[in-house]
Amino acid sequence: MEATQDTELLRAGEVEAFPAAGLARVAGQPVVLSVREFNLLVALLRRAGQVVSRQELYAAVWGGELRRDDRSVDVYVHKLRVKLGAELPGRHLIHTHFGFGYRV
Amino acid sequence: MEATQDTELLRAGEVEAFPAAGLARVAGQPVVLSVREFNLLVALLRRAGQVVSRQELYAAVWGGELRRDDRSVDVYVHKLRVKLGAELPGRHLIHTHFGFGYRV
DNA sequence: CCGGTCGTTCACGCGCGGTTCACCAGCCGG
DNA sequence: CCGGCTGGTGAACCGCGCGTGAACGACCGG
Repeated sequence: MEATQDTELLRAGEVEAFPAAGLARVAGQPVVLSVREFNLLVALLRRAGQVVSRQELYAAVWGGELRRDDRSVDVYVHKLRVKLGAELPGRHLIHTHFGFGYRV
Repeated sequence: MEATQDTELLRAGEVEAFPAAGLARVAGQPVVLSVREFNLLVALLRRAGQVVSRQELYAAVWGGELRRDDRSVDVYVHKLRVKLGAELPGRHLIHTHFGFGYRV
């Protein structure tokens, strides 16, 4: 059976993700992401256009409370920027809101 | 997906398969595959561009549930890569999505 | 019987991903 | 201008997912 109904598509500009399929594409090209990277991208895309705090991102991807000195979110935002940016050089795909969080 | 006619042609890039005829070709050249190998290729091609989990591949080719320590899918993906790659050296025909599955 | 193919499983180890640390750059208030 | 805080980035470390070769038995045609 071909699943056409539950294939939710998240999109922000040239970035899109299919949560059910575990697949992300940038400018139409499939991008290979790890589990953490993919879930983080989904969490950001689910709130496209809004600023999402590190606490919220951590809760959505890792689960639980973000420890005060935990840099996991920053590290994975960086990894995402590298992988997504490879397809669209020179474009800011994930924006930093100093003191608040990130936004796609 | 409903019933497929027996003239069905599956294609992804330079890889194509005729499920009814049990025939596969890479870059126009016929490739000799065993039954398991062929069915696995068909299962992958039926969802070309998507990430297919090991569980789904196992259910489609072997039938039933994939045991937690069963490496059958991995082994046959490797065999497929060897046979298909012989015609197109240096090309990645089957992509690994770490922690998710495979994609053609 | 015997040799070859196919499917399954095992064993080894490489490389990837996840976590954390360390250092630097940039922003901000005093 | 300066010092503290926030974020960027590279890298070390380690566990495990995965790639890979091979052994083994079942099956089959000769």
